[in-house]
Amino acid sequence: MNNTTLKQIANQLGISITTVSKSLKGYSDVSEKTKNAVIELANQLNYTPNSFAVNLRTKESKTIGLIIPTLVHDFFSNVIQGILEEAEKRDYLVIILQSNEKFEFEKKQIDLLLNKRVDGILMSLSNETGEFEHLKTILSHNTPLVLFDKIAKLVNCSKVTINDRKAAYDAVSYLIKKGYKKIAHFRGSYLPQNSIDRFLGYKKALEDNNIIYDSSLVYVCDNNMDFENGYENAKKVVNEHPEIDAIFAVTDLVAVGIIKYLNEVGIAIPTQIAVLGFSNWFMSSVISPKLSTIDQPGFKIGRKSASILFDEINLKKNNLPIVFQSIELATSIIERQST
Amino acid sequence: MNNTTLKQIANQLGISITTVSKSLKGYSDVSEKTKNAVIELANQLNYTPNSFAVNLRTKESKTIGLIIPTLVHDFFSNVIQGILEEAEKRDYLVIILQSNEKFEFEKKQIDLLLNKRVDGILMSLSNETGEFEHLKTILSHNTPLVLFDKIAKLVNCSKVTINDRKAAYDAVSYLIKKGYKKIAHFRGSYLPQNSIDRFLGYKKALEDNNIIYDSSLVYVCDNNMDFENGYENAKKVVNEHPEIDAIFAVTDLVAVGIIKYLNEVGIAIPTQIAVLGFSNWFMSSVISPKLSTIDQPGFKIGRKSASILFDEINLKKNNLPIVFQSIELATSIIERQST
DNA sequence: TTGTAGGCGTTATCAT
DNA sequence: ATGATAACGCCTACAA
Repeated sequence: MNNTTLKQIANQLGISITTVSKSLKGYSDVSEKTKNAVIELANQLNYTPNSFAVNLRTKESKTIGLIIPTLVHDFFSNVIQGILEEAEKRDYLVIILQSNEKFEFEKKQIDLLLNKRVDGILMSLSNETGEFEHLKTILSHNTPLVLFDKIAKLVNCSKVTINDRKAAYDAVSYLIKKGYKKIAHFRGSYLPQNSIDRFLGYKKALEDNNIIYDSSLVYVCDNNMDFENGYENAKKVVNEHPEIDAIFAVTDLVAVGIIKYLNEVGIAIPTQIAVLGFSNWFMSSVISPKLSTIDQPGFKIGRKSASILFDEINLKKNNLPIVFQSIELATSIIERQST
Repeated sequence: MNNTTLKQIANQLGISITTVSKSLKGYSDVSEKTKNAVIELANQLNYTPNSFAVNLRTKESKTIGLIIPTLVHDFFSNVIQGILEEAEKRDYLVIILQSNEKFEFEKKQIDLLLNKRVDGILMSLSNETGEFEHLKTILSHNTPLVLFDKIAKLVNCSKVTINDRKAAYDAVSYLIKKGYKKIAHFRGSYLPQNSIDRFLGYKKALEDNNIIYDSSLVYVCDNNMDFENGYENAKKVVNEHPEIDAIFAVTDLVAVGIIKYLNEVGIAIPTQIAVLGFSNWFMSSVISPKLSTIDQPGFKIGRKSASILFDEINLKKNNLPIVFQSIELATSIIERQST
């Protein structure tokens, strides 16, 4: 039991709580002698400040909240690692919550964090999220908020993303340059900004290369952009459009599903159909054929988001004005065997 | 800003804080009229109790801590999901920390959680952890502790694991039954209980089947049992022991490394060398050949660990005696293409 | 039925 | 150099 309090130390030493507190916090107006006595006894009793009391006094929790769609996810795990690393540096703790891609959960998790009075919130939106009142609630509580990856463009806060549109544009341009002409796109669901942007990048790349955009070559992966989606849509596209020679997938997990299907039915990758993923999950480098993909720097996104959030928390604490940032981190094409 | 306090409500209504508090908590000794007035105003002002004050008063944080070796990890992500699900049910929040497989970090993270005064701690030990004073610190703080997966047998607390020794025994017996005779084992590092137990299961299965145990067929994966380890050790074993016909890997990630190497050098799986993994990571079902493995129920382990922890937290709160449990969850062999 | 008073443990202000 | 006092916001004996 470590329930030593300032009071106990004060009593044992026959001095006031105030003096004990000052000694421990290195105030100058305490004599060396008392200070040392206090520090020694504190160490001996293994004193640590009661964080509940400190929170109440200082009105900060030294804790931030993180809401992500799902944890079992290569990209988000990497984001979290980046966040934890930054938090650790600053002696902050991180409470992690999942929205499970549900708008209702997302709202609930926000309430939990707000009630807990975390000092700031990091979020990537769920696929269902199409309105943003709940985010404005955060801002109205005056709690710093940083959005990353799946963001709301219209909400007034800092954001960290990649340039999804450009990344997709480059990706599809790369396919075209390699000679692929009939390129299907397996897109994400309709709401998330990043799936919209990747789709727009795809479309623009086709147009800029004089390939007529054909909406029937676009398949939607609306079940969390997962493996099954890729598998099932691959089956469909092969039936409906045997003429395609490449598929650009919204994310690696979908691409892995595609590859699995193509492998099963004996369609050669990339000679018959090329597959290009997005995100560079670890798994992509160990499947056969190894997946070509776009590197999306999850760890860096996490670090940057957290670092901006902590800056804003500090600015707020010092009553300084906050200037919101919109950061876009660089991506690159990773060419492997599937293209 | 949502800084409504009991005091403000009391002032606006011209009554005492006590009465407001009682009304909101449904005490019987408040007149219907005042109670309703209070509740109405509270809703209107969007009152929520200040959790800092509640924590200080009640001495509980409604928060638990979780320390795992690493987050970017199929098994641990699944564990976390199980934990979050149980926590959510009980309105508990979860602070997640990584040890990065370092003993020093593990100690530090424990201190952080203890200082934060979490109501309980869930842990899976790092590969470096060979002494357990830091765990006893937790217990001496009277903070409930549940260990899972990588546990310390000698520490007096509840534990949730699989029966690693039996699972490995069954796994190797299965290989033998399929006709494999020269079976190498890529084991984990020397300290973690589960890597010891898997090794012992391997050895026992050989002996029970009249295969002489050959220590030179055991390779250690001491770099976090990762992909590279599997790859490098596969290279070694093929050189040093070309006669082997199967490899039993301590975990899927290692197995995936093995498969990658064997594929690269054109060794046929399973006809020349069979590969059996452990843990059933998602990835294992999508690589080629699909990996045979042992299913280790991460989600269930997380749920069970959390549920035991919450039970202990409640018992402690009610000053009831706690009986520590040691739970072993069932595993099963998943036969795919690599064996 | 309502309110007073004290305490949870820390910190900050203001006297001494 | 030291300490008394109040305050953070909530809860709960114990009056009234």
